[in-house]
Amino acid sequence: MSLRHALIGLLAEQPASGWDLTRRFDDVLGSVWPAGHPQIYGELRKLQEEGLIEVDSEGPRGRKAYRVTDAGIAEVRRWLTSVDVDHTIRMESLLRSVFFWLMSPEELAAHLDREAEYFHGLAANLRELAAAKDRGEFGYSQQTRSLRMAAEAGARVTQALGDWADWAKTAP
Amino acid sequence: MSLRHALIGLLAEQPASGWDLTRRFDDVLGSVWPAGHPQIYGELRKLQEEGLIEVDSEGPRGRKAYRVTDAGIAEVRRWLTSVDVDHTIRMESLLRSVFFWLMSPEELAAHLDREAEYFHGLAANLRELAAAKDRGEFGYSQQTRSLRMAAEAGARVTQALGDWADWAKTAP
DNA sequence: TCAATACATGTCAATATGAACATGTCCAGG
DNA sequence: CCTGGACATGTTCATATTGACATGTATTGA
Repeated sequence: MSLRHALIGLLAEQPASGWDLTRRFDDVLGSVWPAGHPQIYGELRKLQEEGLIEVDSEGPRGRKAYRVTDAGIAEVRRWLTSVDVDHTIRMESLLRSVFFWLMSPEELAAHLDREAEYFHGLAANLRELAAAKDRGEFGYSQQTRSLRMAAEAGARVTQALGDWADWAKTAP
Repeated sequence: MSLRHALIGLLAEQPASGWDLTRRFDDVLGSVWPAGHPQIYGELRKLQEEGLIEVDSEGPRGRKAYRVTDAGIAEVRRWLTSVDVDHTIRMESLLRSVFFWLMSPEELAAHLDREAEYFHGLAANLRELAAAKDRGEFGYSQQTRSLRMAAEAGARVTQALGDWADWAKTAP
C-alpha cells in the first residue's frame, strides 16, 4: 500500500491539511494513484497515531494541517530505497485490448479513435507541463525537478499509448 | 470493476475452471489486472448466480469448468462498447518518481538503474512474444490477434519506461 | 508403496477503495 | 442581511483486494 507513503511524501514538501492533500491527489497523483478524501482522512489519523506525522497548526473551520516527523521522513525514505517496487501497471485500456476480438471491426475502430485522441491529448498536456517547468515557471526546487521527471514519464507513456492506438487501427 | 468482464472474456475463448482462470491471470493479465484465486472463485459464483456464466463440466478433484452464456457475451460486449474507459494508470514506479527528491543522488541512480533494467528486459520479452505471434506460432485466431495487440501495447509502454529511466539518469 | 508435487476449491479476516450521506464554517456578492 | 459556493472534516455502507489458513485429490518419480 503506497497511499501512506505518498501522503508522507507530500507532507515532506510542506505542511498540508486533509483537504489540501485531497486536492493534490486529484491534481497531481489522481491519474497514477487515486484517493478520495475518506481514505485520506482515515490514513492521516493512522499516520498520526503511529507518530509519522503530527499536527502542525489548526486553522479556521476545523482545518488541521499536518507536518511530517523525523520518523515519517525515515519511513518514506525506507520505502523509496529498501522496498521493492511493485511493477504492476493497472490499466483498463490494456486489459480491454485482450478482448478486442469480441468487438466488431467498426466498434474497434471507433474505440481506437477515441483512445488515440485521449492519449495524444494527454501527452500534449504533459509535454506542455514539462516545457513550462523547463522554462522555470515552477522554480528549480528539488521537488519541482522530481515532478518534471514524473511529467516526462507520463508524457512518454501516454505518447506510447496514443501511438499504439494509431498502430492498432492499421494492424493486420 | 473490470474483473467480472475479464473473467467473462476469458471464458468466451473457451470453458475454464477457477484454477485455469487463476493461472491465466497470473500469466497473461497479472501485470495489468492482478487477481488472486479467492477473488476469482467468489466472482465466478456471483456470475453464475446472475446467469452470465454456467457450469460446462465437472472433472476430477471437484474441478468445475464454466462456460459463458449469451447473456454473458452480451454483458462483456456492452462493457467493451458502451462503458467509458477508466484511464487511470495505477503505477507505483510513476508514483515514486514524484518523491525522487527524498533520495540521495546515489540512491536515485541505483534505483533508476534497476528500473531501466527491469523495463528494458520486460520490453524485450514482450517484443519476442509479439514476434512469435507474427511468425504464427500461436496461430491466427481473432483471440491471438488481440493478444498480439496487447503485447504490442505492453512492449511500447515498457520500452517508454525503460527509455525514461535512462533519460532520468542524465536529467538536470 | 510412499512422499512430494501439482491440482483444485474454498473460507476467513484484514485492509483498501469508492460512493453516498452528513455536518458545519467562512466569505463574497446581491 | 442572507444566500450560494468553496472550504473542511468526517461517517457509513458496500465492494474489492490481499494474505493466511484449510482441505482434499491425482499424478509422478524414487
